[in-house]
Parts: sequence; structure tokens; C-alpha cells
Amino acid sequence: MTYHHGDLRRVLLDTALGLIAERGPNAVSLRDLARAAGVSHAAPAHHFGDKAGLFTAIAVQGQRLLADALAEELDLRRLGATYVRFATEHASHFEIMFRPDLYHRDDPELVAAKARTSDLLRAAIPGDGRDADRRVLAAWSIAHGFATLLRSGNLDHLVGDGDAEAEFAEVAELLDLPGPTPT
Amino acid sequence: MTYHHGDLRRVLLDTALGLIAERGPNAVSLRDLARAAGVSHAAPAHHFGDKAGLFTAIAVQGQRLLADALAEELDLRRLGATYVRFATEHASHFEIMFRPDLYHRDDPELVAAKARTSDLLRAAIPGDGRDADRRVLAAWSIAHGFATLLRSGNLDHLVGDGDAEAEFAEVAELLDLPGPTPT
DNA sequence: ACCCCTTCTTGTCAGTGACAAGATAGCGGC
DNA sequence: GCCGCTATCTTGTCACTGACAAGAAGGGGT
Repeated sequence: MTYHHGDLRRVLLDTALGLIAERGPNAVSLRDLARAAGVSHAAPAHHFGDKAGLFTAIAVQGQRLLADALAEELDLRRLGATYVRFATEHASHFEIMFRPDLYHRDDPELVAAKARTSDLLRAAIPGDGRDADRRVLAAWSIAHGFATLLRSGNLDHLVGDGDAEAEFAEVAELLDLPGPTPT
Repeated sequence: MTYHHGDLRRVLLDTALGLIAERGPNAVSLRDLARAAGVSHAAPAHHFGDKAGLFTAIAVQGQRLLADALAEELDLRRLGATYVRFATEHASHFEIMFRPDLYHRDDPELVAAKARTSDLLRAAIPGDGRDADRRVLAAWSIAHGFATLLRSGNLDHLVGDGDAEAEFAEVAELLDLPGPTPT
């Protein structure tokens, strides 16, 4: 229990997410993390190899969570809202996921998780020509842009506090996308 | 010339932009910057006070450049393309501007520059009701999302190398926005 | 000639990430 | 019951970083 509690990796990940939520990724040090988890300053390095390794693990977890969330939404027009909700509910994950300079971009697990997310997005749009690609691009861009601007505090004067998701739903209506399986 | 060349601040800013372009903002240290500029390790601190102060100066410069670029484009539908072009041409600035954790968010100069950019965006959309707000939001989101996803390497399989701006122009057509001054 | 302010330097300190080497615990084989 | 083996975690150390303090160099005004 004391030396080998076997759960350290999970504890470290959870603790790291908490620290990131408080202070942002830049202000998190491996030593802070170790202190917060009550272990020695080199324990994190063993599990993640690197500081980038820690963030890689978080990015992988985030991609999987995002894919899971997207997989449950069938209506294309609501997919964007799901994306925005993910960005607010899993802010720490989202924060890391789109900062490739923080983690190991070519980690196999990460690449796989990312591919799954990307495939889900792609599959949500009917058709497979360049037009369909553009629709994927447009839908992803508007959702990602909204979520990112929101997180960086650039929309404070345009969007209220709790209703970000609802606000986005109305914004997304300006985008010309097909409804749910109109066949 | 040697001791007081009076241009150090500008030189440091330019050098910093170069370093950021090479290695990203996280990998830039004040001491690297000082070395690259050929001055002592504390010289940057004098001009910018802080590491965050350096990034604040870059963010201010970026906001002004962006505002200038946007001010020259009258056609609303091309505003997004201008935004995307700015993000690729001034990648280092863009990178910093939307990382509030890196700089002093409440710097007066920064707030002013940001307000000018925001006003320009706002003024480009006719009307002033909630509908107009939503159009601003939609246009900004899709441009920002596209630019951000592009920069983070998430669109590599969807968008070619040099034609990002053209590709975005086509994507943006899916957005329902009024043409240039349809009065 | 003097003062004063800005600009830049030298010196120093705690904190950080990475690495090396050692300690501890659990587990299978015999 | 004991021996090794390996994964897990600790202790010790190093170069580097950001921040700060104190001082030197230059320039302008009077």
C-alpha cells in the first residue's frame, strides 16, 4: 500500500488534471505533481518518462473521451454542440490536446486515438467527395473555433456564462449542413 | 552603439519571434534570447520586466498587425480569409495571442489593441441585434477554428500545403453571411 | 563640471527537468 | 522456505532557468 500501491499512474494523471485546471499547463511542474501526490520527485518520471510523456498520456485520454462523446451523438447538427460541451467539461484535456508542442506527437497510442476521433467526424457527414470534406472542415472549424475562443476568454462580451452550448447551437445554424440521415 | 544602441527592445522582439517560430514559445528562454541578441542574461528583463512581459509585448504587436490587416479588407466574406492568412504569415504572433496564460492579460495596451480588433470584426457585420452578434460569432469561430486546427497539424489529411487560404475561402462559403454592403 | 536617469552588466538564489544509482516490495520457481 | 527477478519508487546530483539586487556605463540637461 505504501510503496507499491499500484495505482500511482492513475493518481498522478488525476492530480495533474487538477493542477492544470487550476494553474494551466505551463505552471505545472513534475515536482509539484509529485508533492501533490505525496511521492518523491522522480516518481512521475518513472511512469511517463518525460514531462512530455505525462502530457501525452493526458492527450491520449482526452482523445478517447472525445471520441466516446462524439460516438454517442448521431445528429450531425448536434455534433458541434457535443464538441463544445466536451471542451468545457474536460477543459484540462482539451487544453492539452491541441498543444502539440507539449507532448510526443508521434506516440502510437495517440495517433490511434486521434485517428478514431477523426474517422468519427468524417463518418458523420454523408458523401465522400470534396464537398463532403469541406463540410467536415467547416463543421469542425466552427466548433473548434468557438470552443477555443471561449476558453481563451475572447467571447466574454458576446456569450453569457452558462449557456455556451446553447449559444453555439444557434450559431451553428448559420452553417449549411444536411439534417440527420435525410435519405 | 555598443552599450546604448537604443534599439535593443526592437531587436529582442524580432529575435524572440524568430526563436518562437523555430522552437515554439515554451522552448524559448530569456537567456537564449539574450544570447541570440548578444547581450547579458538580464537585459531582456529590463525591457520587459518579466517573461510574461515579453510575450505581452508580442501579443500587443500581433493584435495591432491583425487589426491593420482586417481594416484593409472591406468585403465581409473575405475577412475570414484575411484572418487565416494572418495566422499563417504571422504564425509566432498568432501563437502567442491566443495563449492568455503566457502574458499579462490586463495590460492596458493589450486591452486597447484587442478592443480595436474586436470592434473591427463587429463593424464588418451589418445590423446590431442578437442575429448580428451570432454572425460575428460564427464568422470569427470558423476562421479561428480553421486557422488553429491548421496550425496544430490537425488538417494535414484534408488540406494541401500552400492553398490553405483558398481552401478556407471555399469552406467559408458554407456559412450564410450577407455580401458586401447589399443596401 | 555636476547630477540624474536610463540602459545594461555581474552576481546570486531557489526551483525545475533529466538522469544515474540504489532501495523496497511482490512474485514465480524450486 | 528461500532465491533471484523485475517493476516500482527514492535519493542524489547536474546544468539550466527566471527573478531579483547591486553596480557600472553612458547621455542629457543645467
